[in-house]
Amino acid sequence: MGLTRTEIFTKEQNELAILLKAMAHPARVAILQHIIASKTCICGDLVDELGLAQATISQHLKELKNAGLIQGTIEGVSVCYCINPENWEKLKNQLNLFLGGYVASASCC
Amino acid sequence: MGLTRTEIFTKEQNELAILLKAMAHPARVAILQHIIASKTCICGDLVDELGLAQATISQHLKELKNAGLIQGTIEGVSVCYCINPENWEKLKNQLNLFLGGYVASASCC
DNA sequence: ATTATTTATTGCAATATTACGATATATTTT
DNA sequence: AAAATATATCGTAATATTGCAATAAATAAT
Repeated sequence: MGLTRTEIFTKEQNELAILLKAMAHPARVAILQHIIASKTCICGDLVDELGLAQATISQHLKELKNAGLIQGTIEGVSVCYCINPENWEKLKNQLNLFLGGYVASASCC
Repeated sequence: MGLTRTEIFTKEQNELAILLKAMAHPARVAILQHIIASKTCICGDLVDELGLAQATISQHLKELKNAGLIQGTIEGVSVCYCINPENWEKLKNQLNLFLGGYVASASCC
């Protein structure tokens, strides 16, 4: 086999898994942190910042964009990326619901 | 290549990515939700609940356990799983820091 | 128009993940 | 001790991910 059986899970479970997967790589965590830290669009300083090839970073950016976590606009010869505010908020809410659903009680195991 | 170059990222970035990856599958989201919803240990009703083979579920449980998100104790012939309270708290804090680091401002792109 | 600059895409090799049947292990019941 | 029950592990096939060199595409500067 080798392919996730998405059809047996709920839409919510699949969507959350997709968002988590988009962030589940140290390079993509680093990219997001860099975008957040710079507090504005970043235009092409990622290749110098991280130690990965340009093609690799472009690929990671594409995945983040596909997941809707970031957005980019062409700015002359370069492309500027920033967080997608709506989706970031949605993700925060979904994760808060998911993670906050657990309330530590008397340990059972 | 095909293997993540962890050495070029920080310990924090790698650890967060590992935790996110552990959750980044609909089956594992479903397993965690089921454990949380039942509010106590669950002992082997996952195979009936989800539509996956026993071997597959055992594998997913192992990954969640390796990541430290759940813990299990042998209870007679079956094994009971529950959330690992300390690590769950840690994950919540790390994610809040990460996700909360972004504050929506005047959109730039 | 040519050259430089920046990002995207393609192609490919190495590795990882997903799923499951078969089988092993471990405990309880008979 | 043998059978039943529950979980783990092994082996394997199918698919996905990661990384990069090479190349394409698109705009800016000369």
